[in-house]
Amino acid sequence: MIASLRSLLSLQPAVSFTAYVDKSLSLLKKLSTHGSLMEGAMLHGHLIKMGLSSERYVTIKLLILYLKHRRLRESEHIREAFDGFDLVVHNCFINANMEWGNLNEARRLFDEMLDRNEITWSTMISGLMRWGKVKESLWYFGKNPFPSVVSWTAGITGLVQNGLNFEALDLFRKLLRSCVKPNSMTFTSVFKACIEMGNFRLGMSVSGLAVKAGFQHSVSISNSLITLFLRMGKPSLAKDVFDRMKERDTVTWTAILDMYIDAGDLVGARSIFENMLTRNEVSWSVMISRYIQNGHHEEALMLFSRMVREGTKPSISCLSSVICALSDLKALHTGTNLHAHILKVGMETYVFIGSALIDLYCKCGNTREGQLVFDSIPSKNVVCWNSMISGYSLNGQMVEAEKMFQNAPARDNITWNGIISGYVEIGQFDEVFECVNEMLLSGEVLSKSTFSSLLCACSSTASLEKGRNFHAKAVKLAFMGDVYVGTGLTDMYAKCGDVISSRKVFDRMTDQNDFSWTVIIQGLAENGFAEEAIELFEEMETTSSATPNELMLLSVLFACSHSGMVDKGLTIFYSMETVYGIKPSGRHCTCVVDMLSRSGRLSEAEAFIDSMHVTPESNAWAALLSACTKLGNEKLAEKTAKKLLVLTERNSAAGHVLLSNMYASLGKWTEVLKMRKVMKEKGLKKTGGCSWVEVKSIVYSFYSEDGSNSQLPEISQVLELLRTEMLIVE
DNA sequence: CTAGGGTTAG
Repeated sequence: MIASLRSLLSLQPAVSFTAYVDKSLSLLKKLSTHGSLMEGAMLHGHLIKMGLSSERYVTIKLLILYLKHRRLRESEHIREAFDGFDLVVHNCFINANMEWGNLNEARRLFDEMLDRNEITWSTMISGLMRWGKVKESLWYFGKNPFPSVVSWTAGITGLVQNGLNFEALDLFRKLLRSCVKPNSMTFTSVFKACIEMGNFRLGMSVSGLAVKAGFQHSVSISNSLITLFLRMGKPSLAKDVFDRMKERDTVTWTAILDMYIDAGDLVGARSIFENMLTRNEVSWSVMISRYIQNGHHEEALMLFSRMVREGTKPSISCLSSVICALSDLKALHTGTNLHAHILKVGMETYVFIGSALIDLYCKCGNTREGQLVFDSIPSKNVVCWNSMISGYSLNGQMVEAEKMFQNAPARDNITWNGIISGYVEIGQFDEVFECVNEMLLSGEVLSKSTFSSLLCACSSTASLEKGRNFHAKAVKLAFMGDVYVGTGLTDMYAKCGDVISSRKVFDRMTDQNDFSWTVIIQGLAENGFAEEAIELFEEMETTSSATPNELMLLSVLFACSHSGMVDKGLTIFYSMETVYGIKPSGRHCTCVVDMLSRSGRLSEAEAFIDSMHVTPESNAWAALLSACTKLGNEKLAEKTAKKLLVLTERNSAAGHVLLSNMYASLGKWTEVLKMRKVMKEKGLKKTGGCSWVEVKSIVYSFYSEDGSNSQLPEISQVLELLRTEMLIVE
């Protein structure tokens, strides 16, 4: 842009006046859509010097330029230069006010006009549509004394923009019956309506009309057709259209680029991208965002910095996906840098960017900064509110989240899910069910994401009955093809102890991901089906592309430990880092200690603890101690007990209890008393065993120390009866 | 060579 400005400034107007004017005009037009204000102002200054600034068409282009950059002072200045009412200038001001959302000002300008033309009317129609005032816009549409293709197209496009695709098609039918001929722009909007409705056949008949109207070689129509075929999942037809095109533009290539990515061919897409003659911000943005969606965050960031270096201004969507990548990477530092840059170019007020920034800060645990971003967005939409609510929920700040939820001007499914997932996060599961009920009462429907939260709440409270109900609901809502719902159900059944159902759901899933495998292996292992867990793990390795993660390996080790497959467990443990690339954590090591201890290989267990790279958990010592006690290895027990005592000094009651039990089994009663005294002094209390039953959706819980149950007298009576029976048997 | 309508992504 700067280069063409320079070449213009060097032109001698005296030599070729017409060429000069032509060039300034086209440059001014470019500057009002893409260029910076500074470049425009430079050109303005130059035009004044050349004595051209009073030319009517130059002045109007300048006015548009200033209006696009919201320079009110300069715009007013130009308006004043016109003597009295000017239709064109007035139209420009209506359009600008529409763009800024000053609907009242636009209406006022419209009303005070002495004379209106078709452009005045179409500006009102499209402007009102842009701000969702469909009814009002259609009123202007009906009153318009100069219906033209532009106003018809504005109406159709506006309806499509507002999601009223059926109404848009109806308007298109009316257009066909009128004497106005649709043009390629009209057709592209109609195609969009067909695409959004998912109506493939209608799209095909519209394409027939477009061909009849003589648009078969129109680039934009071909582009629309490519999109239509891609959305309908027919890439080969899209390819046919592409091959037949005589002329292709950046949009065409970008659509084809996206086709390659959809087919999973990132490399092919990249090569198209590199060979494109021109790339616009959308082409960059597609490439970058798709890298991010496929998990190649670093590559995306490299491409982003290249884009900035090559002078393409990142679009709002591009910036928001880059921020999204940074929040995934939890790259707070880089994110803050980018935020500073965004502030500098004044883009922080856009809702897409603002919401992404809120998300970034909240995902990095900084809800305070997130709130500051939220407060700085002048016109917040439901997404901004949702980001903030989910941000607080994510960090367990439910008081703040609830407050925001109450104050939210609008709520959608995501708002509710934000709050619900927060209650899952902090473990208030009864709130989860209550909140979902409220949500359903408010007329919102269950979504897949609600299901994740619900199933998680069922798993955590072992509410099998509720879980089964939700399973039925998921079937009814046709959610069973979803991996997350399937995985949630598998986990729910496993956590509720119904391993058979868990396995059934898992087996019926069409595509299991890493999480699904983790959940089923963990479920089998923890419910005592150790052999099956290991079998399934081996099946996964041979038949699936899923890769083991920390938790899955922990479950496999756990299964090995509980089924006595010590050597297999050890092999897996030692291959963790080399084969799976996962560093063993303290919990993995504890599993190995437990495995060795259980099988009586006490000295090996001791040696293993000594050789560990991470600090042993107190549970590792406890496992060894427990085995020593059982096998009567008093010497090692004493040694282990001392280590455990050091660790439990500031730790939980479990270690103390274990020690006290060991002393008891050795008959050292004074030591036992000492331990109990220590525990009492420190206020340590063993977390009691807890059990519960669910009667008519109400959970009644019992604690091992809680002899009398006040919640339900019948239960206490039954318990008393059982105790008596046990005494008789004894 | 005065102003207004659209396509690809998010």
